[in-house]
Amino acid sequence: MKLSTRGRYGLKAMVDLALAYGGGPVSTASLAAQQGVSEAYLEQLISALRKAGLVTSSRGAQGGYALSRPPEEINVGEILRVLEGSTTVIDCVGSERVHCDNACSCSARPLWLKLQARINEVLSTTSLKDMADDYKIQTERAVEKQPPALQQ
Amino acid sequence: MKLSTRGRYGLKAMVDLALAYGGGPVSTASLAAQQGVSEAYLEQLISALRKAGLVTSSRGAQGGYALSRPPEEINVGEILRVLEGSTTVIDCVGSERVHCDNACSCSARPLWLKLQARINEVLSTTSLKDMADDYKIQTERAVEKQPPALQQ
DNA sequence: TAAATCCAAACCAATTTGCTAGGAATTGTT
DNA sequence: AACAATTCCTAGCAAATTGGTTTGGATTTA
Repeated sequence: MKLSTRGRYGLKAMVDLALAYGGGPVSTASLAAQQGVSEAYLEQLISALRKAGLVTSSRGAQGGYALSRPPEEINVGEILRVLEGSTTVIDCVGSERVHCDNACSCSARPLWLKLQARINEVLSTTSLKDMADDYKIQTERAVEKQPPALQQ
Repeated sequence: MKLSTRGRYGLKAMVDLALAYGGGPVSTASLAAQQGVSEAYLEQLISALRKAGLVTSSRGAQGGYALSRPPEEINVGEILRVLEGSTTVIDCVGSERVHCDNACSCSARPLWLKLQARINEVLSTTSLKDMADDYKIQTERAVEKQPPALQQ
C-alpha cells in the first residue's frame, strides 16, 4: 500500500511549480535541488507529467517547466495517477473495469469499495493550490519562530 | 499503493474463519480450495496471523485454524497490518515514528496525514463480523434469484 | 556558437512479490 | 502400533518492480 518515490518526488515538484506559478519556467535543476534527488531522475517524472498534459515545457536556455493550468484546477489524484500508474488499492475497483470473475461473490469487495471511495475523496478534493497554501502557512510560522533575518 | 496478494488472500481466509466461527477448526486445505490459491502459500499467511495472535491452531488430524477472538473484536486493520507489514501509505505517517528529517517543512505532509487518517478510519471501524455479515446478505440475495434448490 | 535545457531509451542493482519444495512434528483414527 | 491428516518450519527461486544511472542526442536562446 506504499506510495513509491515517483509519487513523492513528483508531487512535491508539482507543489514547487504551483508556488512558482505565474512566474517564468522552472528548471529541473532547481526542482531537483530542493528535494535532494538527481536531476535525471526527476526529469523522468516531470516528463511523464508533461505527456499527460499537466505541465508545459519551454526548451533552451532559461527554459524549464510550468503548470499547464492554475494550481486550483489540478488535483492530487490526477498527478498521482500519472506518476504511480493508478491510485487504486486493488485493480478490480478502478474505473477501468478490470475484470474479476468473482466480483459479485467476493467477501472483501465491499471493503475495497469503501476504502477506495475514501481515498478518492481525499485525492479529488485536494488541489495543488491547497497544498501550496498549506506550505506557505507552514513556512511563515517557521519564520516567526526564527530570529529576524538580516536586512540588506 | 496496491495491496499485495498476501493481504487479499489472507483477509479473505479470515472472513472464511469468521463464517466458521463457533464450529471446529478449519484446515488450510479447505481455506485454500475456496480461493484457488495453493495450500502452501496460504499456510504462510495464516502462520503469520497465528504468530500475531489473531488465530489459534490445533495440530494433527482434524486440526486446523480458528479465530482467537470473536469476529466482531477483530478489525481489518489488525489483519492487514500483519499481512502487509504496515498499512501506511508512506513511512513517515505511521505511529512507529519513522524519522523524516524535513517533516515540518514537507509540502506533502498535510496531504499524507489526511489520506492516512481516512484509510485508518475505514480499517479500524470494519470488523470481520461486518465483512461476514455483508457476505451472507450477498449470497442470500444470489440464492433468491436462483431457481429453488431441490428439497431432500 | 556555446551553454542551457528538454527528450528518449537503454541499462543496472537491489528489493519485493508470489510462489514452490521438502521435511519434521503432532494428533486423531483404526 | 501403524497410519493418515494435519500443522509447522525453513529454504530457495523466478519474475516483476523500484529506484535509479548512463548515454546520447535534439532544440532553443543569450
